[in-house]
Amino acid sequence: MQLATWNINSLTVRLPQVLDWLAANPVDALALQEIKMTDDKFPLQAFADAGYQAQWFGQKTYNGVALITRESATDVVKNIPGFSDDMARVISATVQGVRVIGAYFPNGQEPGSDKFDYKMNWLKGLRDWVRAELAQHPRLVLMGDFNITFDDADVWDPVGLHESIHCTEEERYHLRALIALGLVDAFRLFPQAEKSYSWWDYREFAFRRNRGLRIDHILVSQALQPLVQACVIDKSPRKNERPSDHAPVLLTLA
DNA sequence: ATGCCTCAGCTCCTGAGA
Repeated sequence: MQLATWNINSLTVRLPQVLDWLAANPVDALALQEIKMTDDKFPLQAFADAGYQAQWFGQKTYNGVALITRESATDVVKNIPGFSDDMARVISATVQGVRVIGAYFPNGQEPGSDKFDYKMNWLKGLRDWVRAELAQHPRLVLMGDFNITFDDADVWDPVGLHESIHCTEEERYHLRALIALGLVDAFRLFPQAEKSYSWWDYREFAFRRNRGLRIDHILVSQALQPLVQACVIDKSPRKNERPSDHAPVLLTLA
């Protein structure tokens, strides 16, 4: 079984790239973030023609998430039950016996801002809910655009970006608290190239210079960990003419 | 400090992203 996550920064712009990627990587489930469209605009037929089903949770202009699956997704839940939110950030469902949560974590803008406070509250709300989800569904994957680096190895310039957004101790505390629920960072289960990132700024030729951050993650529960066979960041979509600023992350389960 | 780039929309500028 293969699962993947990809922040595509507008599904309207990137739909052909997503379909190309699925043709080359026929995963069982693909979590998309920042589809940036209302629900009525979702291109269900295009995915159906490619042999996929879909669940989606959109909104106008910003955010929006989807789960693209080969087999049917059941028990679909949108956003975080018990956490009131006017943004479409989370969609979860059971796919082939695995509880899959796809999430677009808040950006946070900068420490001390209202958006940062929202991010901290959202992270607490997510954690309380995931704790209960894990109790219900031991076979669980939490994946998406976390907008948080684990440590300096995930940062191209840890000195220059010390305590800046995505790199603060406060954000990393929340990320470790998710891990403490009984999840593991699948990417670090394997030897990886140094300076492996999943996001690069569109500006200043950041991708060409590999000035990036690893902020897109796949966390797997302890029950699934023995089944993890590989976890890679796929930089190949960056070859497209108008790529997303994020690369997909791909997980292979036995 | 700002622009550098990209996208959506109350579109020829602005807000947001990260």
